[in-house]
Amino acid sequence: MEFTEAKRQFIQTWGKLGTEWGINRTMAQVHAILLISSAPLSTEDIMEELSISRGNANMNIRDLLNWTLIYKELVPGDRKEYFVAEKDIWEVARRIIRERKKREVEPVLRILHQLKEIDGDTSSKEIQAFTSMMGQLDSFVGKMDKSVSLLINENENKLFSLLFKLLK
Amino acid sequence: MEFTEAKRQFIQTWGKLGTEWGINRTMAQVHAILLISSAPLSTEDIMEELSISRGNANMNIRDLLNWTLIYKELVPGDRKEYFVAEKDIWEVARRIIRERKKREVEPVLRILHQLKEIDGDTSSKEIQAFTSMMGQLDSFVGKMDKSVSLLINENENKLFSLLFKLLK
DNA sequence: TTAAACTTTCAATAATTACTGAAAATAAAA
DNA sequence: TTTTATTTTCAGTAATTATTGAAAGTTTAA
Repeated sequence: MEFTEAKRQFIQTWGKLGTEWGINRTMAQVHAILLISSAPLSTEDIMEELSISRGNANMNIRDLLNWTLIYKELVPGDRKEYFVAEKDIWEVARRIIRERKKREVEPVLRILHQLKEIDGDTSSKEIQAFTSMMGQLDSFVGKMDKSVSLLINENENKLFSLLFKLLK
Repeated sequence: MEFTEAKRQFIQTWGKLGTEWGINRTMAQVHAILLISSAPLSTEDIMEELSISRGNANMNIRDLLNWTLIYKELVPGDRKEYFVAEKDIWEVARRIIRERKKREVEPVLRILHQLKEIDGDTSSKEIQAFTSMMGQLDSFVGKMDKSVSLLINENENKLFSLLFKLLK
């Protein structure tokens, strides 16, 4: 396969994966471009590569900065801002997981916790079923949350040597 | 908190979590209703609970059946179909992970694998950066994929007693 | 068989989400 | 200063995704 085609296919694949997991396609594509770029890129470089508007490029670059998946890089003697991606994939995964946990999972956990305690006739089948499910979910999500935290705070080698020894 | 309010809030929360992770809000809400229901529900029950159309209810129930997150249940002497959710949360998680892995992760893995081998000048910085990133991603996604497979094929107690012993 | 009960499909439409482009804001250089 | 380069914002619009509702299809019972 030729480089240009491979690049196109990677950008497309990364974008598709993004949308499937609730991440804006363009944001994922900008990330893809920066992941494989050997040099810092400017907003204009990105606009051109993806054929998108300045506004769109700017917004998605901003989001990627907030997720700390990319960094600003200033080139001496140049007024433009350039961007580079965090290239260590473990670090990338760690940051994505940390962010999504904080934004999406923790609020759910807080709510589940509240929903376990409801008023009403405890002999009612409906209320029993509800309370039992809230208990299960709270416990499950809590455990997952904790495990994922532990996992992402370990480094690659430690994690996998242990995990494989354990579960193989 | 009162039961009706708690129920409303759970359905809403589950739907929101769904959309954030790329799952149709209504599908997640139908799932929520069935998760907390003590009795099998018909399409009409679901339509009424969520104020949605028959077509919408039917489509989302069908999808949930395909994910095997819910089952058909036939009530003797009744022509309608009723539905119940898989209530074991570990089993639910296992099925969701298995399905998403199959549908979304494995295709990406196949593509990354191909993209590692591209033609062209191997001394080019661009091509080196690309190839190196494809290698990292392929290895990372592959490892994650394998770990998750191992994890979801273990049962709750085994997994957690081991995991906590290991990583604490 | 025919009719009634129920389920599925899908074209039209609505709702949501993302994008554009130009104007406003900001920052650096002259 | 003033000018020029660059970034940000956001109202209007486009694209995507989800929903409706009625017609067609299917199944069961009379």
